[in-house]
Amino acid sequence: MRIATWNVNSARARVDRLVAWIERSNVDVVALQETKCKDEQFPTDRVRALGYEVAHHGHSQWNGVAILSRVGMADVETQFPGQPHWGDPPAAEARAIGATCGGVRVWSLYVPNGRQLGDPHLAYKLEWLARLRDAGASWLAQDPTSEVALVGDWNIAPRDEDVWDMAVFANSTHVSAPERAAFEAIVDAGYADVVRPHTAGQFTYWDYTQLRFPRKEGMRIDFVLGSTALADRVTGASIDRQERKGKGASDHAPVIVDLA
DNA sequence: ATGCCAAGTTATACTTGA
Repeated sequence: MRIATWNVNSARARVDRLVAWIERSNVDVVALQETKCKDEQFPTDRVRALGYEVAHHGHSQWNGVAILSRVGMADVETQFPGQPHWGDPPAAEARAIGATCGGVRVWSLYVPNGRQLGDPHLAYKLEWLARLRDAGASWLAQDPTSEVALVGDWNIAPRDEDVWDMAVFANSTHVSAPERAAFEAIVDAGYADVVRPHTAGQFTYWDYTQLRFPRKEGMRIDFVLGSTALADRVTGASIDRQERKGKGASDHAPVIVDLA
């Protein structure tokens, strides 16, 4: 089975590239982030025509997450237990969707950006990650053998090597100690990064500005974290930087994991 | 060996993004 995660940066603007990418990638489950649309605006028919079931969760032009599956789609949830609220009035944003696909509990996650050090959005981000850790720990406490995949855009570069130049990120979010600690807490709760061992030195995101992609100045911020039972099934992983090329690309590349 | 920022709104400036 092949699972992928991709911050598509608008499902509507990218629909032709999304369809073409699915057609050539032989993926069974696709987790999308930043679909930037409401449920009724998602190109559900285009995806169904490819043989995939669709679960989408979007409230507005912001955020938006989805799971596409050709190996079943059961028990869809549109927030994780304890997911923090944001906004006025405070509400759970469309940043998480879970579904069981081919026996794997898949969560498509779009972690809050954090904006800048000291910004309330960073406190929200850290709280969001802490509650995700608690939820993830509780799932494994209930069943340590369950196959759970926490995938998506984590908006964290956990290691210095995950950005092209740490000096550029001095006093920035994404690399701060609290964010990295929040990420490691989820790893410590029983979720391993199953992609890094197969993709050393590679990035998953390149800013649209300043020729970041051709200059190979990117970040690794998109991850597939797998429970032990899931990690034990992983036979390989890749980052599809080809998809970052050309006109109309998302600023993120798809991340792919193969399971035995 | 890729191409000089992009997407959305009720717009023609602004927010968000990382």
